[in-house]
Amino acid sequence: MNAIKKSVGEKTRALILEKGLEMFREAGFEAATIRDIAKSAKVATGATYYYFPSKEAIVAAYYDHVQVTHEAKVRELILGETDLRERLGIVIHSKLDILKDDRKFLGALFRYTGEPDHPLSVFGKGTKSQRAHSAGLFREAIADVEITDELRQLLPWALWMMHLGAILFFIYDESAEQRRTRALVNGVLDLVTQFLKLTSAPVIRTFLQPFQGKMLGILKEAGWLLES
Amino acid sequence: MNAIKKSVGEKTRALILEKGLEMFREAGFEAATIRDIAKSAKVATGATYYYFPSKEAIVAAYYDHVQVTHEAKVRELILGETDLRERLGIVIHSKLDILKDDRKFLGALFRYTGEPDHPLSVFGKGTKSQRAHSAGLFREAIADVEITDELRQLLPWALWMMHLGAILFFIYDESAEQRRTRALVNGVLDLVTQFLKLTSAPVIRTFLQPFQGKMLGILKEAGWLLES
DNA sequence: ATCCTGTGTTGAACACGTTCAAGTTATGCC
DNA sequence: GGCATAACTTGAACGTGTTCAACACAGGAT
Repeated sequence: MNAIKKSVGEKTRALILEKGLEMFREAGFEAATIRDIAKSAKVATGATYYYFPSKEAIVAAYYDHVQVTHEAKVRELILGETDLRERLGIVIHSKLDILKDDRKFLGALFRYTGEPDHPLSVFGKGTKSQRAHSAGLFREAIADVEITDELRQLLPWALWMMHLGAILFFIYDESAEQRRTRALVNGVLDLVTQFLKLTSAPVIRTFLQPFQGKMLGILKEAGWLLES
Repeated sequence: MNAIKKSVGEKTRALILEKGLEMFREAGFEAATIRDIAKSAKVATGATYYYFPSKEAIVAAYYDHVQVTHEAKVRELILGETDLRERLGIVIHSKLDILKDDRKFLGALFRYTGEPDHPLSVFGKGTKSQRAHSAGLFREAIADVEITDELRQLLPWALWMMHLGAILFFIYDESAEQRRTRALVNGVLDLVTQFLKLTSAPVIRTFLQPFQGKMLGILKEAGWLLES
């Protein structure tokens, strides 16, 4: 058998990641210290920095894993589902399902939102490929729907933004099981799909034309829409 | 003359604020240390914490001042302007005018976006009154336009969100004089005002009705729309 | 067997934001 | 003026994330 052998380093990394998340879940991101995590993983304090460039990077690594899990889940659930509204619901709700027990430390991902040059900035260059990847799921979800070229370029980005907003709202949501977030998502998705149906009407299309063009131009200029 | 006398403390506070911003502007938020700022203001290191609960709070105090300035500017410019598109443009662009030289440290305001309980969280309870105040400017800007009650409640919040997005985009915008942000804002405002004109048509109104109601319900539940 | 190189690992040291007990100064009251 | 209290100021100390020179060790080349 071709069993995959983890190198020593990979095992240590995985251990630090695991123990780190464990402590973040228990105590929250701030309260769990690097020293605690290292101790819990039975390595020296500095070892963490051989594998992760910062404390937040541990959460980022977690989120990378979330993305992989999410993609697999979406591919599984979306198979054979042809209704647009359902497909979009699957993408967003399955993401929230994955994140649901980790709202406590998820906020750390937003820490560098306002710092364009930080490697972990949500909108920065360092996370561009992950954004593209995530938007790709939405691109696939709308693949079969008939819309203008402009919308086909804009929508994945817009939906990704919405999904980001949903995650934020999710973090703040104190309602039981975060039902409010689910309802909000459903409401917005209803609107979006109904709106998309309307765009088949020429009146609406000409109404939106100049706006779409302008938005596309600006976002492309700004390097937002070059996703593969 | 009834000259306003600043107490000793108020002068120190003002000095720390002034020197702090000076250093943030020069070096950026991270690079400027509390020790540097204190030294520059000729006080002890700890003095800062008598006036500001944290380093970020200095930026927050700056932003409070920005809000005051902004409100004054808007009241001045909006007088006699009856066109909705123009009024909205005034509100957002004058804000960007005020912020334009401070993009370097403005990002600090977004540091706690993902932490609901932090006093400086953008969406948290600690900043609720400021959100309400800021949204109030938009409420006034749309005061004379004829729209449904639901829209009148939703719009100030939606516009405030847009304006927040504009500030974020502004921070990331590397184009000369941040022209991209200005163009984006103009494009979105064009769309919004044209859309609002459309809502006078009954077709559109019935289309949006259920969505508006749902949104209002969720946002009110979540404590977002209780603004004075 | 010995050396060499790359991969891991260590823990002390650093700089930073923040706290706080101890002081000092201003202010209102008699 | 003298006193009491509140307002303000100090700087050492704490805990934190992070860095780094030094060390350990595997395993391939000679």
